Amino acid sequence: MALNFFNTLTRSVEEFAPLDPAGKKVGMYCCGPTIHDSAHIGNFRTFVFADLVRRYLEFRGYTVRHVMNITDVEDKIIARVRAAGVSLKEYTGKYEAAFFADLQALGCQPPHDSPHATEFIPEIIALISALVVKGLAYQAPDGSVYFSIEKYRGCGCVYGQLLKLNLDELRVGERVRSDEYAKESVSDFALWKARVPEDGAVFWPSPWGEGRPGWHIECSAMSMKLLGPSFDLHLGGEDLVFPHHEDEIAQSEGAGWQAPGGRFVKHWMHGAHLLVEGKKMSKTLGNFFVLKDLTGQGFTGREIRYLLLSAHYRETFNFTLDGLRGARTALARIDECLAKLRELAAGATAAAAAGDLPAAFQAALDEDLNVAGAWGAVFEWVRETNRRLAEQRFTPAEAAAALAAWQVVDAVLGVGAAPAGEEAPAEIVALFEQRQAARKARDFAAADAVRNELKARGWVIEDTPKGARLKKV
RNA sequence: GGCGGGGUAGCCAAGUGGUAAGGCACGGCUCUGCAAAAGCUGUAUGCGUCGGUUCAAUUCCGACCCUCGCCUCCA
Repeated sequence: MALNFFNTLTRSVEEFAPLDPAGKKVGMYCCGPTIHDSAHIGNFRTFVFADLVRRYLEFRGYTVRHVMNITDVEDKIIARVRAAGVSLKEYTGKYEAAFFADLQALGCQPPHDSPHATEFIPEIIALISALVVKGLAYQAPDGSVYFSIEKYRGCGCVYGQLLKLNLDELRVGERVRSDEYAKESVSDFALWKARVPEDGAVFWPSPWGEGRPGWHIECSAMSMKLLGPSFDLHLGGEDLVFPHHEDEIAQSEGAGWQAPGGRFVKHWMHGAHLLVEGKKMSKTLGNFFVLKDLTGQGFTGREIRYLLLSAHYRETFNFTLDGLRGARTALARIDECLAKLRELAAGATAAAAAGDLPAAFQAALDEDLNVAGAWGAVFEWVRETNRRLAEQRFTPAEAAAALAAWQVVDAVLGVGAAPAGEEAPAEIVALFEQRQAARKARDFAAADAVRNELKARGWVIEDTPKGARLKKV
């Protein structure tokens, strides 16, 4: 069965086929974070989405090279660096480290390459030079270099591939006027920004004088350098469709480095944004979450990952604390099932994956990553497994094979197993044993009293067929 | 104004021209000294509204209502 993805370029679901003649290697670029502050939960929806794409391609047997840029020079960063009075590197380094820690907490595989804009200045200059030579870019009186959309279109190229655009009717907002005023046309965008006093020590030499790269150019320069001038997949949040990705196409195809007839990117995918508690995230509404706001409330990275992966990537998703609590219960259901399987399989040799879970799982994800359908397959498998477990219809070897099936799908889902529970302190264990003794003596009043005492201290007793156990609330 | 999403049970969320996956919550049952935990199980004559096509529509077509996003900071 074929793997199908929605392609923003064609606005339709189409079969995914890599450019690699052998059909094996896939180049994938995802627009990464601007590290001027902690990334928020909305940013992470996109990165978890990219992680799903990467893992699923690997599940489907492709060898993926996953590149995610780190934007470490940009207006906001420069402003903060100035305010903080530290070096650019010092400032961005802190947020970059935090970003990767968050990514790991969310169970995302680290990208194979995480190129920094500031480390690709020569490549960026080379690309701008190529555009200047071709007459598609010009230096304005303010010293900055801009991309001319008019010239680009004059060459028969299409500006407006990812969305329908009527350039003449674009609303010109006030923000535009306050910013780049030296351009020949309002739609032109900066490739190289001339140094201004506010930039402080943040500038590089270039054929056009000291300055720094524009926003869009880094992605073109880095992606083409690392993945070649034509590559398979380019991902990002839906807001990047225009202008960021449109401009990337213009720059990258304008330079003409692709083979004749070749495109910059074959397949564009965009993740929808999320709402938090039904509203657009905003600091004043108090629904603006960075990861540690959530982990600070006791939610784990895997619970957040599960929730972010519960809805289709092209649908606006409503992220709620209530949903997070639901995620916890749902994951516990999976954990419980897996724990029983492990117990039963102990000692059994690792077997090949058994059952139809992987096939049902693949059928769902093949259709433009129908992740909700994939979870449906998982939970149906959980119910069936529980039923068989209850009826003792599992041999240890079969249990091991069922676990192997889970591992196959979890390589994509990435929720793994629950982290080990907290060890109970001695005094709690003492109370626990006291309760067990009372219970054994059939002094239930005393047993219940101790149980309540434990509960007050944050520990609950769960009586299972295998005996009682302690669990932290 | 232009362009593009979306409206499915209390909540979240799949899906299909032939009668509605899954998760959470809730109810019932099993287990238990009782709870809890866990397991099993039940719950939408209905898929925004009104028309149309069809043997059959939630699924196709048309109109309308509501809602969200983007239109050069933005995942």
